[in-house]
Amino acid sequence: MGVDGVCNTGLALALGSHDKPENHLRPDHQGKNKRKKEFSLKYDGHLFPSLSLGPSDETFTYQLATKMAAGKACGESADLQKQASSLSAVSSFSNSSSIKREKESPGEEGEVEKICSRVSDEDEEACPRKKLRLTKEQSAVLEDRFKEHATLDPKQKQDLARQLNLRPRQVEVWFQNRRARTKLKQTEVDCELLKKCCETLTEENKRLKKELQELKSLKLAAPFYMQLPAATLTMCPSCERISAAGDGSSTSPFSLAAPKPHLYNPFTHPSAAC
DNA sequence: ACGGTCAAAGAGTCTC
DNA sequence: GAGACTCTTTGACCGT
Repeated sequence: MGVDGVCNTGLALALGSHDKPENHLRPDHQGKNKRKKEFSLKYDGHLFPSLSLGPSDETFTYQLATKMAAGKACGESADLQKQASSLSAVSSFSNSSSIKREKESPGEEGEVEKICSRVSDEDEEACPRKKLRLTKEQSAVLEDRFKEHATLDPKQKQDLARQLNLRPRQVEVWFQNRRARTKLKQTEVDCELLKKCCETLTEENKRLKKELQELKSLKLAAPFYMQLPAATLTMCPSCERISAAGDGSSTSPFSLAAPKPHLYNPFTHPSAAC
């Protein structure tokens, strides 16, 4: 019966056992230091050797990626791609994250525009909430890193940001969102497994009820056994034979049972128990 | 037009 | 209190 497989899985879920790389996600309540240590152990600092594209200054070399993404929409991605290796193309994009959104004052697009121009004099595409699409290459590198570890320490964040021409904040956000997606996916998987487990248990319950019914009718139909105390008879739900403990020689479906209850656990005792 | 996806913002929480 | 995290929401973009 499929009970065991599913329910073993259920047990694994309950224990939170994960083998997949993305499940280097930290368990709740795990210490921050511990986390960082675990991560730094794996990181060798040389995964992305020679892409020094800019000053390590976190104050922000605005990313070509944004420009490229924006340019893509405007049909100018090719040129921007070429600029990707040149810092001269990197314009400032300071503190977009520190700019409060203007949702409190609906209908004030003018205000937003003001902020946009304040933020990026050189680049009107760099509006705070302008949608950015990461390039395939950027996503691939980020994915690779995420497979190694689901969290980044500040240095790794910096390095990765520099390598990808993104702001560290963007790298950070990408990892946050990626963790959320992973968690969501895992929740869906867990949900499916629980559903299956529930279905299996429902089936098992039905089957046991049916067996009980059959036992009752058997009791009525067989006067000989009626003379025995009810507790001495038991039926194995798997082979559907009435059996007695310690009477292994009997080939008859019916035999005397030990006075103790026949405990049957579908989870710990597979159907092959008989 | 609408729904899905995803980068990003903001609030709240946790750990040190 | 700082910093990193999760959770929730927002808004741009894209495919249908």
